[in-house]
Amino acid sequence: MASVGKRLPRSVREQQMLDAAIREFAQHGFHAANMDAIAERAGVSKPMVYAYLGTKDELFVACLRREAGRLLEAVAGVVDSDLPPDQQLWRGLRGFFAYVGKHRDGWAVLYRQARSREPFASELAAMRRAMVEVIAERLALALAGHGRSVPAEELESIALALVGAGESLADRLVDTPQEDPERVATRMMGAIWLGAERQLHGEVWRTHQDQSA
Amino acid sequence: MASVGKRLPRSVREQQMLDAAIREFAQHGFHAANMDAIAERAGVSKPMVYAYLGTKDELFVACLRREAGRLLEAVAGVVDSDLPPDQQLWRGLRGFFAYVGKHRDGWAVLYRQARSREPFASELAAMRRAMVEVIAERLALALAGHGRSVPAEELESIALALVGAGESLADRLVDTPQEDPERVATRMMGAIWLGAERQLHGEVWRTHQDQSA
DNA sequence: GACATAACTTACTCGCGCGTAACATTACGC
DNA sequence: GCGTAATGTTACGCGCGAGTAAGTTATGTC
Repeated sequence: MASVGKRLPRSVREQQMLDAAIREFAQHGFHAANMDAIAERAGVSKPMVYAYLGTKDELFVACLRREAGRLLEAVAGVVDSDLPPDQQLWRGLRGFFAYVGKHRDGWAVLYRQARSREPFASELAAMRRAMVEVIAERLALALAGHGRSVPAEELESIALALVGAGESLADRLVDTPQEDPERVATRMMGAIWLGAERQLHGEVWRTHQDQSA
Repeated sequence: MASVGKRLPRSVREQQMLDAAIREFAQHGFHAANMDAIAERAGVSKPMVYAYLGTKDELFVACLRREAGRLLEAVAGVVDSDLPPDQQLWRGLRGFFAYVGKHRDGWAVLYRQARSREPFASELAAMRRAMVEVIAERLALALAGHGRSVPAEELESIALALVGAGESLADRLVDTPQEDPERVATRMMGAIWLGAERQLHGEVWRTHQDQSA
């Protein structure tokens, strides 16, 4: 890893520690992740980790904050509110998959680990809710442009489904390095956006074609 | 919980233990879950749990197996392969949300816990892959009925997105007891199926409307 | 009503791994 | 170059909770 014996300023060591921690958390999960192993990965001894980033929980939170920040940047940083809503969605989606492609371990921790460990789970859940809200708003805007409107509740369900679909595809992306994030984004926009748009314009899929129950 | 002092046959105690374990795992996560607490919930002392269901890991696996079995039953048990593909999807989806609605803790464990703990994660991932395959097949069938065909790779992406959307909606369902599983299923079919169908019939969402890079 | 066996408990061991106290060394300001 | 603060290490305490050994009471059976 880092060449031995070299002394480094705190700011860069902290980043190395976060890198190391995220790898470890991603590979073994929070519980099985070993503080000694994290220290070793960072090319440093354990007490340094505690000195700089605190306990295991605090370290985990630090990882989450950094990755959540990067994700937010990747998504919100590329969206221009002057664009038409579907283009905003497209930009956000592309930014999202780009982040996942570049920081696979980070995404794995956010998605696979953080959801199961309180109190981080609530923090992440809040972020997710915010994302759903933003998407629902864009959908509403897209609708308004066509002179239609749809119950907010339904918009949120669609937005939530979009988010879930994105996470699912992101999850595959993590395990398949050869996959191109751009292509995934395009596929998703094709598969999902068309459906949302269609429903938003008033088409319904009719349950009662089903004969029974 | 269970009235004190009563002795019960192994088969029923085991079910109580699994119920208890699933509640505990769902509430605290695998790591924070306490074997003594599980035993107490089941109205029994810890060595009984070890005698009947083995170590913590084995207990967890037992939980997963039971819930995965129930889920499979709820989904595959209601699908009739003589029905048209979209109806098969609809039945499966309804069964899925019905399971989640009835066994919220079970779903929480499957979805939020199992994904982060090897080696269970791989087992669940395999099950998920199988589900994606089945859905992709139905999509292909639906297509064939309209005389079209689409690359298998693309079909799988759509199926994967469907699964992710379902999981996401299921996850909300877990936290909102007033929500009706049937309604969630209908919404999802509306929001997603229409889009998949549309793409399957050859429509594409055009990336190059985007002006910049 | 004995006796076998399944159901159940109390009361421990013990190791893993988080977290820290105490100490060492290098860089840098002045 | 010398003090001092930041970077770094070794070696250990210690609690928590998984897992168990040994013993106890109910229950069904002939």
